[in-house]
Amino acid sequence: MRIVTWNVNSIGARLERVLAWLELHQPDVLALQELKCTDAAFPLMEIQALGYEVATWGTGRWNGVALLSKVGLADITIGLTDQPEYEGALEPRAIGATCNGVRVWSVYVPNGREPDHDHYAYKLEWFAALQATVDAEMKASPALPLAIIGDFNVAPTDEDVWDIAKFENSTHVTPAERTALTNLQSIGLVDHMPRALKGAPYTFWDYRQAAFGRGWGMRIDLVYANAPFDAAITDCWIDREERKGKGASDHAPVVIDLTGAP
DNA sequence: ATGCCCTATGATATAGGA
Repeated sequence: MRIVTWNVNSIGARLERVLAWLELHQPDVLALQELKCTDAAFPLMEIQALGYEVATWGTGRWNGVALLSKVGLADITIGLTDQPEYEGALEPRAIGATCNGVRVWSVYVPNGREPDHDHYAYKLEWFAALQATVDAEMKASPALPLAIIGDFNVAPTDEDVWDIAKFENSTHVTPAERTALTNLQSIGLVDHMPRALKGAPYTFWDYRQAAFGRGWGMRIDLVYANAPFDAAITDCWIDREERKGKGASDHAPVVIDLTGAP
């Protein structure tokens, strides 16, 4: 079974690329982030035509997450338990579902903006809610393969950014953000390192300053897998080819192949 | 070398991204 996570930076702007990518790589499950559209505006017909069931949570201009599956889409959960709000709004940043006996969470963790910004505190609170939600699920179903996949907006180590010196006083690399990741590890999730097809294992390159061509990337799209999920992984890789050319998302898909049917 | 930003919106600037 092939499961993929991809921050598409607008499903509307990316639709032709997403459809072509689905046809080429045939994932069974695709977790999307940054839809930037409402549920009503999601291109349902085009995706369903390729054989996918779809669950979305999008409210418009920003954020938005979805799960696409060819192998069943059961027990859909919209949002986290006690998910914190930002400026009075419950943002569409997490959606979970069970696909062919595998529990998948598609997450778009808040950016944080600046370490002294309210959004940064919100980011840490959001991580705590994510952990509590998934911890409860894993305790209820310890044998069920489960993974949180998506845009975590944290680079786990200094090796996961092109130049740590450029990140002084920046989010994504602070001790508190990295502690949020190690806290997830403490409840039994493994940061599964993908295989880089070329160069460093980055998943994001900024649009600005020709960052992709210069290799100025970050690994922030992550696979946090419980033991049953991690044991089933046969391959995991970053499709940096998809970052090339005009009309690419600033994030590359991360592909996870698992043993077992289908 | 896949290259000097991209996206959506009560738009003709602005907010957000990371």
